[in-house]
Amino acid sequence: MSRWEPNARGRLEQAALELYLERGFEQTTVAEIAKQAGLTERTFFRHFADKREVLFAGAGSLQELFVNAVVGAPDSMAPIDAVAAALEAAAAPFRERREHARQRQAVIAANAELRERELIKLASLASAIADALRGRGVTEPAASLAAETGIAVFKVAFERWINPVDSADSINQPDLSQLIRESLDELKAVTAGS
Amino acid sequence: MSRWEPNARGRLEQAALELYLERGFEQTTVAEIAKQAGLTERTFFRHFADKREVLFAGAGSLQELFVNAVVGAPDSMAPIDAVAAALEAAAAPFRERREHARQRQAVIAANAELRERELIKLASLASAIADALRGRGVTEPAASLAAETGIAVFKVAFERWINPVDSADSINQPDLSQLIRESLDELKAVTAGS
DNA sequence: ACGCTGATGACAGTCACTGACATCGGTCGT
DNA sequence: ACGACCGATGTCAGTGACTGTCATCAGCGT
Repeated sequence: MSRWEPNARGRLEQAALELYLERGFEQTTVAEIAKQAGLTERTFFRHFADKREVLFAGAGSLQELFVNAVVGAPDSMAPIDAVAAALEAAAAPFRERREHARQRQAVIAANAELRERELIKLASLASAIADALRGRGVTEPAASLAAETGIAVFKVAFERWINPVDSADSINQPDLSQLIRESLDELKAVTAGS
Repeated sequence: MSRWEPNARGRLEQAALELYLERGFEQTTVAEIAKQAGLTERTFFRHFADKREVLFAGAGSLQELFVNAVVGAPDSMAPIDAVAAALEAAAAPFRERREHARQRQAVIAANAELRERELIKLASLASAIADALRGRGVTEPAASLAAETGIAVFKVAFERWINPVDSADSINQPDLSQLIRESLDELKAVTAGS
């Protein structure tokens, strides 16, 4: 029998999400999260750099997924299509966790500081994708533009997945991959309009 | 003669930029900024919501410029071109303040929290542009995608304006409007590649 | 002259976050 | 089996961002 309950980090993540949902982000103190997880405030900060980061712990593995998918795309693929392939690859792990994603997004949407953190995570993602594209021989500024564009598409598709407008989609869970394809097609139509 | 020196807000902005440049953002306390401006910490927080906001005071008027330019664009213009016109309109006021813009960007680039704040300002800009586009009858998600795309173009062009790679541009100040047009053309080339 | 207003100061308080040191099961080398 | 060491956690004191509240006082209108 070990000295402490296992998975301290996971307990902190769960406690934080619950409390942020119940009381809101600002009305929750780190001490409360730690107490609910059976730990101390100091330990919270050993696992997470700040009060916001506890909601973004999975961002690292998501970024890996994206980058690997870009790197692994066939050389013949145009940059924007390599990015599109990466977006669809990254969509897969969300499929099982729509409810969790929805709760998390609700918390983030309700607080400006959390939206800031989400934006910088997405920017970091875009930067990593641009790096991967440059690794494929794509030059600047095409690499950055394709990456940023891809993230914009992902944001739009994700938002439609979480919070569907279409009445059919709001009954049956829409398919994130398909929404990504649709959004990318919309984007191509928009930018072609000159 | 009035009771206090005039332009307290401006003095705080200038003191903050100077100190952030000298010592870095984190190493500067609000009390120090206030003291250098001849005011107290409490007064700083009456003018700016937080320590970061003092660098982003001008964002509001920039957003006005953008939105007015989108609203004022000829009805016949395609969404992406209306956005492009707005970007060029917004470029004008920067022309006179490249050195100031450069210092400000140097401070922001050096600190993650400031980058977060910049990103949310840009996102707010994108959201306002999307609103303006919807006011022109553009439907979703085309409005959001055109707006986000426009911001991506602006970011890339601004970065190239502040920190030119091209040797000719690094001698003569490049023209921000022209960089915007070039970047938009690059984007169109990228997204057309399918 | 009088009272009101608006910008500022003074001050105490909360909370996010950090550094330093203590604690103590588990593990490893012998 | 024993002792040295390690790593996750606890304890505690401190800094600094930010807030609520009340006081101050020049200027302004009446």
